This record gives sequence, structure tokens and C-alpha cells, in this order.
Amino acid sequence: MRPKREWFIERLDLVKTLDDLNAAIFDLRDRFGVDHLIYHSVNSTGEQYAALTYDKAWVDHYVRQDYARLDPVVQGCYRRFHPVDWKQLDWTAKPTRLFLGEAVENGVGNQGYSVPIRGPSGQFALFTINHRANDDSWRLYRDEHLADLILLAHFINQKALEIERGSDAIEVQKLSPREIDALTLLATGMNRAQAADTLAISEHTLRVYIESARFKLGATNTTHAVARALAHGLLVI
Amino acid sequence: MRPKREWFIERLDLVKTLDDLNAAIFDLRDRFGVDHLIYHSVNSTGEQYAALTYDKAWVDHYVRQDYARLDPVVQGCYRRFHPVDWKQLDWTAKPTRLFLGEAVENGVGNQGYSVPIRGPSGQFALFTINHRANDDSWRLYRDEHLADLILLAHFINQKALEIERGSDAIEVQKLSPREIDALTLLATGMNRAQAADTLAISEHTLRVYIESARFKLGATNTTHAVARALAHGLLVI
DNA sequence: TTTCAACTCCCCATAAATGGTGAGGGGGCG
DNA sequence: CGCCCCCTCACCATTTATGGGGAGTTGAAA
Repeated sequence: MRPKREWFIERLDLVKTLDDLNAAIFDLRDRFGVDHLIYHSVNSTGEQYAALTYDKAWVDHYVRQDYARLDPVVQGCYRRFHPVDWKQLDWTAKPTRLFLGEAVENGVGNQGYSVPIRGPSGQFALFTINHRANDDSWRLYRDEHLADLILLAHFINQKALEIERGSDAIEVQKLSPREIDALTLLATGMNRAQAADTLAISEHTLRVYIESARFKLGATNTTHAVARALAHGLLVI
Repeated sequence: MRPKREWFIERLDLVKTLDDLNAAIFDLRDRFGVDHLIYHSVNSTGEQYAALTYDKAWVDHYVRQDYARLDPVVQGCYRRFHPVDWKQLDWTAKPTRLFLGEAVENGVGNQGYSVPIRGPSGQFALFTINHRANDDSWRLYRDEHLADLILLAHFINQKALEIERGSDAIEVQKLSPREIDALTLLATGMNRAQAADTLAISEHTLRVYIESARFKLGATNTTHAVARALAHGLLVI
């Protein structure tokens, strides 16, 4: 049986502030022997946080140009379940190739591996390692560190969220089962008549549930109520 | 440096079918030395899959009674980001206590640890270990196996998804940037007038984007389009 | 016993969404 | 060069959603 706790979990335990986390990212990059380590997250209110080792001028330029809109790492991971090697991403479009050229000029390596992480209220975080290496040595490195990278992604994210708030349980007004039924059927594309039929109630009754849910969610209209319920993990569709 | 690959990753590599995965779940339960191991998932179309070691009669009863609606493990993990020990869940409500009594009578242990896993299209999976133990020895066990359990959750989920389909990249009709802008603003609660103002376009133009997005997503109305876009990870709100 | 929440149902008037149709300019790709 | 997609704007008629109001029954908890 191997040691109880990974060395990087011990290292992250020392982290108490976001500044600590930024410093830890540099330590972890050095200990993992890669050129860059990046943790970037979007929380449920759209606020972003990044702890990374790229050059600050490149990061500012990336944000100013809104490169996330076309960066295959962000776009590709956003639609994938599992960790992905950058070779599996689509770099063929012309704006993407131009972007990649700029990135490489600014110190970004040709190899990368990214782990998407999702939370209960639509949060999305991305953990990436990046390195300049040939394909064979990169593949060896990746195979050898796969488990550690997945764990590292998980624990960095957990530590970032702990610092950001004390707990991760979502505080949301509780919807009644019928309110959830009503929003779920609307989210699956039924109109109100169909939803009322399905629940064997009148449209008037359905409307009461919709409006009550809308009020509890603090939504301005039905579309917003459905969106908030989905974002809070209250509906499965 | 420890071995390249975890023994359980090697074991899961042997899995080719869902039946293999079911068999592997029993092996893994024995090798991890717990009473039960459970993997349960809901995909983006609402279909469920479970590989678990509970008694079949109990599982059938659980499904028939729709216990997921009140099971604190399911309800609590659904709203949480991180893995959670069952002691941290809320078991105080009377129906919950009655449910727990039935569960214990049917072989479910008093200690549990669950790892929620989320996908890009609203998928939700839950990996759980369950055991009869006192608090102290359970805490020791959990601390010692924390990293392995997180990795096991990840790889079981990955294997289940691989078997279910060949790839995890989401095939969804690409929305144009303006279409995404339109749906995003509606998802944040703006009405059409406000959204048009924000984008500095007319409501007629906004409507063209909404209806085009609706068509691409195969949605029946605007609420459905927003729901599908969210479920497919196309919007950040 | 009282209170509260959940579930159930109804009406009128106004505003918004949808069905269905029309149109033009610009840029990129085959 | 032609085609296709993106971005932009408009109209009429019908259907649906919302604003705002009314009401009753049942079961659980304080």
C-alpha cells in the first residue's frame, strides 16, 4: 500500500489564501517538471479566477482579445466529459492557427493536457499542464502522471472553492415536487397544455406552480426560471 | 516515484461491456474491503445506468418507491461540488429516517462516502462506497483511500461512458456567436427588449437569432432552446 | 387546535412569443 | 465566381405568457 497522502495534497493543505494558491501553482509546476500549470475557473455568477504560470503580458493580451472564444482548449474541454490531450483538439481553423502561433511566441508549449471540472451550479473549471516536448516523451510523461494530474485538478479546485467560500452546499430556495415537475416538463420542450396533460392537472394549476417556482428562484420570467433551476442542478433533463 | 498505473485502472482496462463492468464492481468491492460499491448515472437524455452490489430486491424496492426523491445521498450530492461523507448529509426528516431504517434492514451499511461526477450535457453520476463500521475506523479508512476513491470514481465513469458510446465529444449543431449571446441574455433573465438593447440590435434581429438557435437545437420553443443550450454546456450564466 | 405549505382550480386584460413571410450586405470557402 | 453562413431589419396575424385578482381541501407540524 502506498503512502496515505500524496505530496501535492500535503502542499495544498498549506494553502490558506488565493495568493498562497498562486505561489503553490509555481511550486507544483516545478515539482511536476512542466513548463506551465494553469487553473482557471468560472463560478455560478460568472466570476472568473485564474492561478497560472504563463507570462502576465500574454495573459492580459489573451483576455483583451477574448481568445477564450476561439481557444480550442477552452472550447473543446467545455464540451467534453473527460481529460483531453491537446493533440485531440481541433486546431485547423485559420483564426485558431493564428492564435496558436501567437501563443507559442509567448512561451506556451506545444504539448498540453487539460482536465475539465464541473460543479452543481454550472461552475466550470479547467486545469491544464503545458510543456515543450516531442510527442513520444510527452506521451510517456502523460501516461506516468495521469492519475496524479486528475487528483491534482480535483484538489486545486477544492482548495480554490474552500478559499472562496466556506462550504460548497448550494443555498437555494427549495422547490416543491410539483414545481420541479412543472419546470422539468417545460425544459424538455413541452408547452403548457402538454405539460398540464402529462401531470393530469389543469393549465391554471400548472401556471400556479410555474409562477411559484419563478418567485422562489428570483426569476423574471419562465425561461429565466428554467435556466436558474438547471444552473442550480434542480432539474434533470 | 510510484508505479505507473493503479491496479484498479488495470482492472478497469479489462472491462469491455456493461456486464464486465458489473462484474468488476464486485471485484473492486472485495479488493477495497467494503460492504458495497455503487456507480449510478443519469445521462443527458435521462436514461439511467447502475452498477452496484446491493441486493437486487432492495434495488427494485428503492426504484419502485422512487426513494431517490428523498435519499439524502442523492439529494445532497446533487447540490454539492465535492465528495461527501454520509455523516455530512441531512438525515433528520422523518421520511428520511424511515427510509434509512429500511435501507439498513436491507443490508446497507451505516457509513458511506459518495463522489458526484458531472458531464458537459448535464449528466450526473454518483460513485459510492458503503460499509458497516464504527466512526473511528471509518475515518481512518476514508483518509487512507481518499485519492484512490476519487480516481476510481473517475475511471469507472469514464469506462461506463466509453462503453455507452465511442467518444465523449458532444455532437451538437454549432450556434453562431450572436445566437449564443441571444440565448445567454435570455437565460440571465432579460426580456427581449432588454437583450436587444444590450446587444445594440433591434428586437426583430434578436428574434432571428433566437429562432435560428431554436431550429439548430431542435427545440420547440425559446424556453426549451435555452434549456438545451444550458444542458449542452453552450451557455455560461 | 391552529397555522402553514402543497396541491388543486378559475377569471379578465394586456403584453409578449410564435407562425409565417419578406429583404440586404459582407466575408469565407470550395 | 458562386454558394453559404452570419449579421442585420421589417411586417401581419394568431397564440401563448404574464399581470393581477379570486378560491378550496388536505396533511403535517408547532
